[in-house]
Amino acid sequence: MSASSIHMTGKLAPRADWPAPGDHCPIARTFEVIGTKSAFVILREAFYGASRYEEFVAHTGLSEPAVAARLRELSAEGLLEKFPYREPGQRARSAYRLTDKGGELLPVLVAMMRWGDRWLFENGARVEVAHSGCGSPVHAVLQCDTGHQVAPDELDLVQSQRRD
Amino acid sequence: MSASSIHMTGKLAPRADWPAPGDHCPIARTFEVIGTKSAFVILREAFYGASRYEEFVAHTGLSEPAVAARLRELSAEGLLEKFPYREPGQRARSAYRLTDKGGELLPVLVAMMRWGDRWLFENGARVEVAHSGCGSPVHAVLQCDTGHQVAPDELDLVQSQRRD
DNA sequence: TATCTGACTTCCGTATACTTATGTCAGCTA
DNA sequence: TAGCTGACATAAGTATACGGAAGTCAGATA
Repeated sequence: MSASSIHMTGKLAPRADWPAPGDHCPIARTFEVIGTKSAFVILREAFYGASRYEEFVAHTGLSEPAVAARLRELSAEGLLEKFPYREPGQRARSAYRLTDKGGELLPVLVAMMRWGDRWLFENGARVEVAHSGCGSPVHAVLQCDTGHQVAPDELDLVQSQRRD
Repeated sequence: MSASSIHMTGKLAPRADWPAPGDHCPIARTFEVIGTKSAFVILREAFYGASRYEEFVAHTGLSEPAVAARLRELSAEGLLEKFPYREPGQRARSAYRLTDKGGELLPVLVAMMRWGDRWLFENGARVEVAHSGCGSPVHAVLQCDTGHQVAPDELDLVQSQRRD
């Protein structure tokens, strides 16, 4: 019914004059980094606390080559970092944990989780994300630096000036 | 450095006992609906205000078959809806606009936009999203229903009871 | 009636994200 | 030193997401 749209400000050049979409759109660039299903479910498990190769394989349902390829790529991109661990009587092996760069994707995953719960399941949420402090459900909301809650129709797009 | 992880509560069964990941994970299900690059850029343009087929083709850089297929699929999924329009001296044609279901994906796209701006570009943000009320930058933050700002380490995962 | 145009569709060909099956390799244990 | 185990790598086949080129089709105009 209602169409949420991003309003353009007067500072903004007409949409047709924007630079080439592919290179300069941060959404498209983000998708190039994490735009596979395997990357999403591996990041999901990393947020759930998985760190070892076999955990990712067991919890994601992905094949071993897919997990290995994604762990390698996500580490190369700096979303995950390897660290050594050693179980008693075993040799040292390496595990993976989220970096700051990877950890800051949490709002993306929570927003997708809440949207999927709301719109793709019939009987309400399967997995609730709750605030550990008070137990209330958590969702991703839009907020500005001043602290205002931002409605979908209160968004302006401004193109920042660069020197390149 | 820091690993943001979702803590599990005592109510939660061990991760290994969870139902099959693919069917019940809302993130994976969401990805099945919008998990292509073309879907993301088409939704992006829909939020920017595009409504007509030729606008989507021109602004996304996608091929015509890709745009047509995605518009059809996103309409079938209920993220977009067709509506007629007519330019003077032309016959009636149909355009597309976001439904409520589609519009509620805005936090996902804003979160991806901000993450990409922060981590994938060298000289800061290319495209700023600002609050039309005060001009401050907007980002997606985690908040609980009680109104608390939720830090990454203050998240609990609870599996809701269902009867299916 | 013939032409034009916007909105698609159809038909290829290609790239890549997956799968399964199998091989490899380090290093701890027996 | 021989075997075992966890963490991968390699090979081959399948599915699908694209792009390019060309065709279709409704309906307004000439």
